Amino acid sequence: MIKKNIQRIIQYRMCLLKFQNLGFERIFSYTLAKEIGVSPEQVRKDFSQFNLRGNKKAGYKIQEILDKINELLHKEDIHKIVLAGLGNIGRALIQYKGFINRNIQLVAGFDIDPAKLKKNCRIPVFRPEEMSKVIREEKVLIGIIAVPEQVAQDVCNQMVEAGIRGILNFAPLMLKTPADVFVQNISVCNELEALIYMAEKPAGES
Amino acid sequence: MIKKNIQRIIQYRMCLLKFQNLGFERIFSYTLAKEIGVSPEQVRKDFSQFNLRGNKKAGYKIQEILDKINELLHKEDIHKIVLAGLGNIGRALIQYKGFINRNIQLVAGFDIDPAKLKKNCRIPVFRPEEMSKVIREEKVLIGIIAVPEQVAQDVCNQMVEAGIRGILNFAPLMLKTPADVFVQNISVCNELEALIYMAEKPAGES
DNA sequence: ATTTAATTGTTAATTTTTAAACAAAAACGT
DNA sequence: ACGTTTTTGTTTAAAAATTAACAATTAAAT
Repeated sequence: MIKKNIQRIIQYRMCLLKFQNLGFERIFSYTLAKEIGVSPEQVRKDFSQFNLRGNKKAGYKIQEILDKINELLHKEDIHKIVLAGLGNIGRALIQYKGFINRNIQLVAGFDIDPAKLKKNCRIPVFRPEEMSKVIREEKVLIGIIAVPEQVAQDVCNQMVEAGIRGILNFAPLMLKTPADVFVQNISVCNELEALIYMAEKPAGES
Repeated sequence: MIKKNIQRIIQYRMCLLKFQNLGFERIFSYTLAKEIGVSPEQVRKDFSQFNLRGNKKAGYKIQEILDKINELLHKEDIHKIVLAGLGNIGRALIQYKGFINRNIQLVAGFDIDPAKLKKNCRIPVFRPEEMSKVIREEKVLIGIIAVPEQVAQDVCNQMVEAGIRGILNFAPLMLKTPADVFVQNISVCNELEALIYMAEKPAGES
């Protein structure tokens, strides 16, 4: 899977922007590596894999690498997403203003509770029955699932049926999808439990 | 790093609970593996590493494995956490009711905006100046950072100084911490961008 | 212009992770 | 009771990911 590398590329992008804002035009693999917490060789390898090239002795031109990363990630396009579930997480996401800077457009939310339908005016919220139609009409490829566990698989099935190809899942279960639909799980509790385990372990233990 | 294995153990735990609720008392590595999306050998290896043992031909006793996992994760204790930042994400977290089922106790939130201080009564919200004191007095080991990027490193430093050993970071930057402080980053945008990349790639491409 | 120093990019080696293989053991049927 | 079958647990092998090494090149210094 190429996913791990792409995730690092996305991180490099973040750091490159940071250094660009600090006034730098060039950067070395070593600098980037230290910032992200990987080895310089890793940076060069990742860059090499995606044909992001620098100059010997002069490092990488930040703007040039950023341009190529943006091209790689199709950042010339707007990428539409939908959101199912307007509970605590869903509301946080629908109010989040950072998507558009990344050319991600949240086109619609869906919730079974009619009270949620009008609450947030910036992004329209529909009833679940409308989901397939909206996904199809807007040609949305990515969906966020922030509904209760009990209905998550149902919602997932509907999304896949309607043409969704990637799902960001906040529900605490493993969704079953066809092999060509990618699922990324986010579980705050799981992450916290793993952190707790690491943090409580005596130092130096493998 | 043992972290990947622990994260899988936490996932196994979720599935074991599911099957227990469905009325099963025993489970095979194959079943668990299919559910999580790994190989049966991976399950057996993970279990073996943490001394989670089954019976030949009869599989694993769900309750027994759950008990041992809970012991491994110190689930007999309540684990205290704090939360810095009550923006969109912070509010979602402070209202989240699922922590306590996992023996995680959010003991306090912190925000610079006085308007946030009274808003949620269930969990007390303090001004940032109080953070070190609360962390020390309550002996909190885990912190969540949900503050704007500009102040995230500051907040992180204060947390580390006060004794925090693990940080769940929602701010879009790489925090700098001592080697014995573990950081787990969650970035919805990054995850979405990676999903978009995967989903838009022509099928079958490596 | 020449040399030196420094950094990339690629190849090779190492480490880590995952999968396969198979012996050992235990439940079940006969 | 005995053999058969099934599943674990461990060992061995394979694959993947990371790190190291080093030649090639280029910017800067002399």
